[in-house]
Amino acid sequence: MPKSHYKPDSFHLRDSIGYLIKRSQRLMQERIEGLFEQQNFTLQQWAVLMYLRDGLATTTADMCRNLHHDSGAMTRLVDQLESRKLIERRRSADDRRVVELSLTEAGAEVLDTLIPTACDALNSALDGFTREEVKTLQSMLRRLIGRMEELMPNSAAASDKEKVS
Amino acid sequence: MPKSHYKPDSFHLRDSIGYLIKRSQRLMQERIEGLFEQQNFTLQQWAVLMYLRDGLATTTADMCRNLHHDSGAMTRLVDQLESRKLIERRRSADDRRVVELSLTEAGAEVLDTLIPTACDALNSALDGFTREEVKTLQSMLRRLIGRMEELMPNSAAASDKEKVS
DNA sequence: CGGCAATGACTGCCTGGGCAGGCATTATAG
DNA sequence: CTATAATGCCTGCCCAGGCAGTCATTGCCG
Repeated sequence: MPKSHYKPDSFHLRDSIGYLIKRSQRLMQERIEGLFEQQNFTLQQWAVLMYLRDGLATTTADMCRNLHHDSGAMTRLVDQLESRKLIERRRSADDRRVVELSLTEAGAEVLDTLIPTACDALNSALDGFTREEVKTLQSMLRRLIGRMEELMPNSAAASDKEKVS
Repeated sequence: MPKSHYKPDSFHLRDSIGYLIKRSQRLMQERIEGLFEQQNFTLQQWAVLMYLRDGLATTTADMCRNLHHDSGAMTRLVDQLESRKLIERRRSADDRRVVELSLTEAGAEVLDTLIPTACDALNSALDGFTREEVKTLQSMLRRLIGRMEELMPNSAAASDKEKVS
């Protein structure tokens, strides 16, 4: 029996976790994209580059699953990054449906300037937080995400399943 | 001198607060809007109705400031809710530029069904959290929001300023 | 082998937000 | 009072994501 943290009778939007998360997310995004603006990058584009760099995804479909992004939108996003010579598409030899993505040198260089900017933004947002508080916040958000992925059968939760049997 | 919670050398996207918040936000929104889907409501529409009910905003401009929403988008959102007879527009007599918004009875009734649904969604997402943990999470998010509003001169931070002198 | 589902990438269409401009109304300065 | 700025609401345009459908390729099963 889950605790009822929120009750319909005494519910006020501004106390809701959903509202607070939404507001934080929006501010964070505006802030980081604002700092990226000179180089004209969006958070999603940055995420794709990061995932490529770290080998967390190598194909478009991978990227969509791991970043929980629409596949149509991903195609167009990849188009842009490719036309800016930051990544390359290459048809896979093994499975000719698949398009392998890879970071170009230019892409890697761009990341070297983007990452410190993002770190600064995060650190300044977390100014006043102790190490423990940040860890607590991370862990709580992860628990929240875990709970919600359990509750949503469809969308995701398939990210860490390819290691089964 | 703010602590450097994140360092460019050892930065991984999936540990970033920004990433975790974004993921939580998206899951939360999908979940609640999914539950609202039968009645076809979006989070923003719901927020407008809630703010009207609680008297947190009475005009379109108020709503935009408090919800940090685009004014053009707000006009269209209000159009929809009005055409569904959930709210009413009325030109103000004092200031004829202003359009006063008010909740209709139908709007209030809809809220009575929406709020329990949202509470359930929040409670089930927070299943496993103690009261203290929820309070901690709320307070951390508020601190984060506060920090970022300081860092962003433009967008907001004007919400609680009309009580000065 | 032959049929059929599943997968990956892509495309077209729709919707909603961001942004800039317009109009009416009100506030302010001279 | 008049000219100018500021405010509130609205509209048009653009862009990105959500969704459905297409096409090619691969896997599966008889």
